[in-house]
Amino acid sequence: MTKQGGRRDGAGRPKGSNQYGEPTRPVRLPVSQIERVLRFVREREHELPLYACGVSAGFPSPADDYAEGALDLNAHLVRQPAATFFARARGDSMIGAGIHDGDLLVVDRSLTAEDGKVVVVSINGELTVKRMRREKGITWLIPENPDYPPIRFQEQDEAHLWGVVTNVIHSL
Amino acid sequence: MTKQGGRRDGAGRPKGSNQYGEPTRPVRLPVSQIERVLRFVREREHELPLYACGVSAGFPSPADDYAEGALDLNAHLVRQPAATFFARARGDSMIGAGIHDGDLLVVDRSLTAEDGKVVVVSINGELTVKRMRREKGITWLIPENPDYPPIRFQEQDEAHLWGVVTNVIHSL
DNA sequence: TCTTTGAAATATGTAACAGAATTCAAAAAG
DNA sequence: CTTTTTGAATTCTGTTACATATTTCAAAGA
Repeated sequence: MTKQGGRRDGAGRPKGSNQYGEPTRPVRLPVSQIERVLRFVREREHELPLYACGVSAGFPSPADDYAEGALDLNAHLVRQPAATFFARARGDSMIGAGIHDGDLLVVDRSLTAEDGKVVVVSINGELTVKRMRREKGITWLIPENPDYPPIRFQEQDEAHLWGVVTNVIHSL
Repeated sequence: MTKQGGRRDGAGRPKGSNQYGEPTRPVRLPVSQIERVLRFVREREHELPLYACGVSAGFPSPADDYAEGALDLNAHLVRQPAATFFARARGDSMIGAGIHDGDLLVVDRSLTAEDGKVVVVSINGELTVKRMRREKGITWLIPENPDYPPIRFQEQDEAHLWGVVTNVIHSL
């Protein structure tokens, strides 16, 4: 048995051939979270397949490539984590905008409340959801249900604009 | 200066007094993800405040305790990550169930399709959303829009039950 | 009684290490 | 000449080890 190989260029496992394709570093984490974090990082558990209904041809299966790729709900629905909160809708005053009693609203405080946007406002210490309309310098809060009257919005007294609704989550 | 302290019970930093309140262990992670993971673990970035609309008294602010606590969208909407996928709804055949054109559907394949559930089925290689009705041993797929006809569902030929819709996500 | 001080004990970020994995070219086999 | 085997070289990877920081308590000092 004589020498095989020897010092030479290109020998050995290539740099950057790890599972992430980039350098790694040890980080100390709480034991109970390690498994969850590894799934989060390695398998991108939060990214689930997204298919199209009503246009898809063929027979989609998890083995196929996703018709519209993968989706992370948090990343998709929450663009500004620091400025986002959720609100539970009550009543049917916004039924025309597809907001039902008990629906979960995603609200972004960093968006500007333009004309036509659905907004969350607090009036007399109570949170409420309405569509905002600006007309001749006057701002109206309009329910999307003919049973309810529009409200004139003035930043004074106890009225305060709270954020713009970006998504409605309805449970079946 | 003489000796102070000395060997004695109760001295020193207490066990379990770390920021997580439980043991930690080093884990090797890709450098680019470390910051994101630390936020994920330490600050629970995905858990955003949840308020109540229409019933809340007082003036909620991030400083207050959340009216209904904190919510993680993924944990809330995706109970079975391995069995869940998303589908993009097309058309208005389910408008009566609050499903509009372009809405995102959360679909769970691990749930059993009972009578009255909204389901995703593939018929002739196309994904479609309908409400399932079982009647005298016959299974119907019923659109919630009078403009569309019910469909009789038979597991044979090209029909295949794909999952149960648990949530509808509507963008404004 | 209140404040200061230092030893004791654990927390924490990272270097270091041992074993696994991977690659390449020389050697061996066909 | 072509294909297969082999072993050195090199990096990856999970974990241990360690130096430093942090926290606590009781004794000493004011």
